Amino acid sequence: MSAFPPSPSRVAVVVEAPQHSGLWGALDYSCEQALTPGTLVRVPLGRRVVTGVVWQAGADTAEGEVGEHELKAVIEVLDGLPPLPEAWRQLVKFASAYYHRSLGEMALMVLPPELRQLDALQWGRRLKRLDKALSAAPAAPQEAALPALTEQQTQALAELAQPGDKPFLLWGSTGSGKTEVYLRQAQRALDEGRQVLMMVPEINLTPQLEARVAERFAGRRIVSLHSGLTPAQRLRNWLMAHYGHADLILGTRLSVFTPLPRLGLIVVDEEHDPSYKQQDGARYSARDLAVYRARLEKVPVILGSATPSLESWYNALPESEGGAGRYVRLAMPARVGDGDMPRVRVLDLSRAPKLPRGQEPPPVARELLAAITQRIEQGEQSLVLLNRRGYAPVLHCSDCGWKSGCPHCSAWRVFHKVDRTLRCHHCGFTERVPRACPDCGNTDIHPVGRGTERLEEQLAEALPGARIGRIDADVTKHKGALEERLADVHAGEVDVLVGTQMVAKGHDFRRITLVAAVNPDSALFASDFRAAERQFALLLQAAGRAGRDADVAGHSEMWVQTWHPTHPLYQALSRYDYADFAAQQLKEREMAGLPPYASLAMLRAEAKTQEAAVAFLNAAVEAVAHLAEELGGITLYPPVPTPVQRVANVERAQLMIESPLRPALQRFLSQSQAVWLALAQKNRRSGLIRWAVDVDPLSI
DNA sequence: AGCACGCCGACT
DNA sequence: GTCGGCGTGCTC
Repeated sequence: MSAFPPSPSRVAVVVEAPQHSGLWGALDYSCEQALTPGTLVRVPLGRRVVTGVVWQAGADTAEGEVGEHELKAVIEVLDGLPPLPEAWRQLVKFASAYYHRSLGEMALMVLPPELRQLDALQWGRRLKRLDKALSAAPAAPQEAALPALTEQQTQALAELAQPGDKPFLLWGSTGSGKTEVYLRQAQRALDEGRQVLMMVPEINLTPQLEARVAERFAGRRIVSLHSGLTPAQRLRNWLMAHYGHADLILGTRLSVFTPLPRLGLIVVDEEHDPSYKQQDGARYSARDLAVYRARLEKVPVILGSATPSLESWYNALPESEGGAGRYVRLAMPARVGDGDMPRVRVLDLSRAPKLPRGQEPPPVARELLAAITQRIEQGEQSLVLLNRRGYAPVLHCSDCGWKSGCPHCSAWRVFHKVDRTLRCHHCGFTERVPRACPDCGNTDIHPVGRGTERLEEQLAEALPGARIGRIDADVTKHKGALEERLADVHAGEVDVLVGTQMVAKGHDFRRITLVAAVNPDSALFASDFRAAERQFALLLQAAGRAGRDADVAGHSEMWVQTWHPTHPLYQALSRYDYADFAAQQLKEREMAGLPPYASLAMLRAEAKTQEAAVAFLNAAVEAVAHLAEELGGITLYPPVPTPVQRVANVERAQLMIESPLRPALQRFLSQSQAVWLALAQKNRRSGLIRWAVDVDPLSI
């Protein structure tokens, strides 16, 4: 519509230029042919040739200060790939602006890595080889037997069918049948010839959903997208989605950026899960971007959880109840089948008999041990949760006070008895455990505290004859080990399963009738304001692991071993009252001026010394203080060391930026970015290594 | 980030 | 005399 049609000789291309480069937007190149926006091209950048995305045909010369004669030419075009759609570019643009990363980094980061590396020749060959897979027979849907719906599911589906543009929060307790609602809604979209994007936090932990989707939609083309795929598989599946051939895309957070020409529905399962937030580079929230994308492409989005994030909960609370009223809440409180969640037993540790001085308390209290014994006698299984892997978090010399610190990090190295090592869980530094104290030679060095390895050992001692199993990240490092261990549990070859939180997520155990959290108190007084929220979600999810079969569900129990039995978190948990817990938390957040009542960003810095990191942050505050003043309502907190101050010999510090209004915070960050960039370049000599803004940080 | 250029120490 | 250390600077 422009009076001056864009010149075909000039084209704006985004390339992978990182944050520190100062290249924010697209770069101008000359090109003989007119290129459609979204086309992939190879362009020269400095002395390299890189892949870029055509952003605009005919650039606006106003921004590009480079004169026409200086333009370099586009080298080649990756033909045969349909241009990335307008909606994709808008999503990338929004993410780039909101999370304050360069357009090029954002755009190229979310493409399959293979695609970024190929030149036109390799690309042509690759396409030819993929041709067969990509032109496979069209979907041939088969009729699947549908389970009967509960009244609540019917009700939820009726509301989902209502016209409207608000996101849905499907709040359903474990076993209430959230998945069935997703599947029915997906069916509707598929019947209309649309594609469905279903997101899960971690694909390895949700093979059950994958199996269920495959079973229900037999004959439909289903692809998965996650980092566990080989580069070739990832490229193929992404192309299937982009070409519109795949009907159902099941993926982790990175799949939110998949171009989908026929998108008809987005589902975000376990929307509260922290895995949806990318924790390095461009720190985006795939859940929040899913909501944005749904609005952009005018398709419904369902966020599902038994324990929603407080942000989503607040958004789904009607204004009459003090919420934002932005989402539609669909509640499905009951459990399918027998309908009972396990009875919660809060075990008061302060009432346990006093121990002689210096004696370590037993891993599980007498009553709990008795309960587990009883389960074993009945041929039932128990799950004991402890969120700390290894044998003991630290070794200690009683003579000279030496502790097993990491030489590279401000953290203790964890004692792993299995392979007799001391391992740093932050940087990976591993050594054989010393026979004697490295400082004084004393041979009496002993473990302090308890991890899953030691819990396994102590339970074996306390329960002679019982078969104890363990599942944590150490056990499942080897491929297939997780499946093997799970199979053992399902086959009834384990009486008591010890595990970290990874066991609480996504696996159904038919014969487990007792779940126990043996050290849940640590989260109650953590400095991170989200600790309680995460712990409640974890405990509730863990409770959901206990016997879901009708014949055992009636006497299932969830034990919580605590020194603070009257803590409101446990009180709410005993009643499975998420709404009450959320109300408590929201009240605290409102008084403290924390999300969802305020927007946060974190400015993080890494440097050779803590002084350098803090000095940069102090300078950063000073340099933008006037901006904060002008915009108003922006609070900059003093820089502080991060909870683990040094990792792999890099010192880290951060400062919190808070504003009651999101747009004000966004404006402030946008304007500050250039100032901080210049400052960082000036500070390079002083030992600053990296810096970054984290918008909507999960942990503080 | 890459990948240059650029100016000072131990080696064929 | 060169190979190469990483400080500094640029990429349409």
